Amino acid sequence: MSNQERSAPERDDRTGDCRPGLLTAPLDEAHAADLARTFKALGDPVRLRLLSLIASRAGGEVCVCELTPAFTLSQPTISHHLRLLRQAGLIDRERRGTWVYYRAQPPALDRLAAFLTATPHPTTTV
Amino acid sequence: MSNQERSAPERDDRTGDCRPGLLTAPLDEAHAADLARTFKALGDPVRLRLLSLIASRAGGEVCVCELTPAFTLSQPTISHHLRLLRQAGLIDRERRGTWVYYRAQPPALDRLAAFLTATPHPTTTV
DNA sequence: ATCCGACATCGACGAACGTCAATATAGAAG
DNA sequence: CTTCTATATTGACGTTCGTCGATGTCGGAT
Repeated sequence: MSNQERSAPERDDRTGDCRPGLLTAPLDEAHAADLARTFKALGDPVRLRLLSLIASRAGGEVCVCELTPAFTLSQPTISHHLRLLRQAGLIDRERRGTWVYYRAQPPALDRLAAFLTATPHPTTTV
Repeated sequence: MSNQERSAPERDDRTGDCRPGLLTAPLDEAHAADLARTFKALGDPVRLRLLSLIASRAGGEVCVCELTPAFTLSQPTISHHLRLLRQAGLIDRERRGTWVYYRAQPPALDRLAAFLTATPHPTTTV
């Protein structure tokens, strides 16, 4: 006795596979794991504030010596969060003398935004 | 013991506060906490696949009875992930008879995409 | 009424996470 | 060389997360 005797709802579709869509196609496991790693990096208020501090900077780069005192957290903790953001490809760093400067990585942000950008079929069932 | 004797780098800016920008302004603690909760909901491969399965559906809604068998996870686990997505405001549900249908919440996705959309100052320092 | 199936909630467990103090590394200055 | 400062790494701790099996709830059918 198949457990779907009550006429389960329909099933169809399987749209193209052109990459960016959250709403374009069902998203296979590999891409899901990759994207999840990036979104997880954004899933912490401290990292979001760090990223916004860096990305909103007109000059494009911010010294760690400016980021650390902006929080009530310890210096190793800030360093840890910066590493996670960097491993997610969201920021990049450059050492200059004694100081280290972080800068945002716009392509990565754009990729995420494009992935979330919605409604390829605004024709809501018509 | 002023720990900045070596003439630390400059500091300026403090752009407007018009809401959406990751790159517009530094993002205060309250908004950071709120956004972090949403991004955390996206920071899991299972939830990303669930969301894409729901959002990419032409009809707009998907029955749980279709989502659960798409994974090797137990039914309670899928239910748990759906709840987190719903609490993040990313999806909504509707009961119809014995079955429950989930549907994407495009405004929430658009808000996130707008937040990430980059480069208000594409003048990359040359 | 009773029974069955779809979905949600509960409790428990190991794994991953955020945080810290302590320590290490790298570069500048004396 | 040594010393000092800026940043990173390590190791440990409590908390949160993802998962499961067991159980609860709701609705339809009999």
